[in-house]
Amino acid sequence: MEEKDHLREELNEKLVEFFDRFTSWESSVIESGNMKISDAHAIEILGHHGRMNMKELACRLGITTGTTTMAVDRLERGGFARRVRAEHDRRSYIIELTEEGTLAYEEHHRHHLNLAGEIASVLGEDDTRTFIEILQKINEHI
Amino acid sequence: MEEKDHLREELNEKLVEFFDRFTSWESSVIESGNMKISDAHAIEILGHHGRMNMKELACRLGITTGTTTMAVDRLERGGFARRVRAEHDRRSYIIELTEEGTLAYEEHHRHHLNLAGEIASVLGEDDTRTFIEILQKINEHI
DNA sequence: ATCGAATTGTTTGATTATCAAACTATTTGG
DNA sequence: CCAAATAGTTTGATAATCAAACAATTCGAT
Repeated sequence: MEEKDHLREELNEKLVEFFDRFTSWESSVIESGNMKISDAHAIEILGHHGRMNMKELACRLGITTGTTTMAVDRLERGGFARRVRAEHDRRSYIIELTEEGTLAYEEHHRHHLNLAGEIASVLGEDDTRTFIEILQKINEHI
Repeated sequence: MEEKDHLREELNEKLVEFFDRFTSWESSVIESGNMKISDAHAIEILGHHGRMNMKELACRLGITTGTTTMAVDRLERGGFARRVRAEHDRRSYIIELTEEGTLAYEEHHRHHLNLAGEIASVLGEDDTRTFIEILQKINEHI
């Protein structure tokens, strides 16, 4: 049982360090573009999951709808996104990326793929596949 | 080469999802205590790496020293940390956790170990070891 | 069909986090 | 010994956030 505790400690240690490194990598990538972190996060979500209404965007961003209103105002002012009235519910808006917003998303996505590529080349093909399977299992259960 | 691209895409996909889940797990743990995220982050760093001066803390938090001054003021007011004059440099303060701060850190650390334990039990012992090795390799190279 | 309750998004008012730049006190190096 | 560098604080401005009140619309029970 002491053995299991040790494994747990070690896993936590590596996870926290990994998380820290990933976080600061993400910040530096975003700041190297001329984009604020919060805007970049919204663009990332819209690019990844596609158009959605304010409520869903707020939920995915983990902020209130009020704050999301401000964020989307900013994105519209910057030319990255637009509000479109929802067809079947006139209370609701669908937020979608403009062409410029899509370009910004693709630029960001390229950075992500570069990182993934670097990781894959460090691990080699077999370990990369194993890593993907492990992450998949964790994502399903956590 | 198309094969490699696909692997990269898949790895990125899983990494981003994992990162998202870990982030919202962390937020919910912190908010379940009555702690602000930024304070919790400082306490985590002080608990993990031990006492350090303002500059190092600022650097590890990824914020300016000015902002760190405010953060440490808050921690002192809340009874979680204290400033101690550095022995050999009277410009400098060493920031350390109080007993209450240490308890808060240990509480947070327990949550982390629980998550690590959950992950370990989902993966089983062999995959957990593999996962740790992989994370280790990535942390060394990224 | 209608009306009260629920839902969607916005506004408002307050608070907090943040930065850059100016500042103070101290140390360091030539 | 003094100029430059360094550690931390203060200041003034801005951005991000929340909770609560609000308006417009939809839903559901009767």
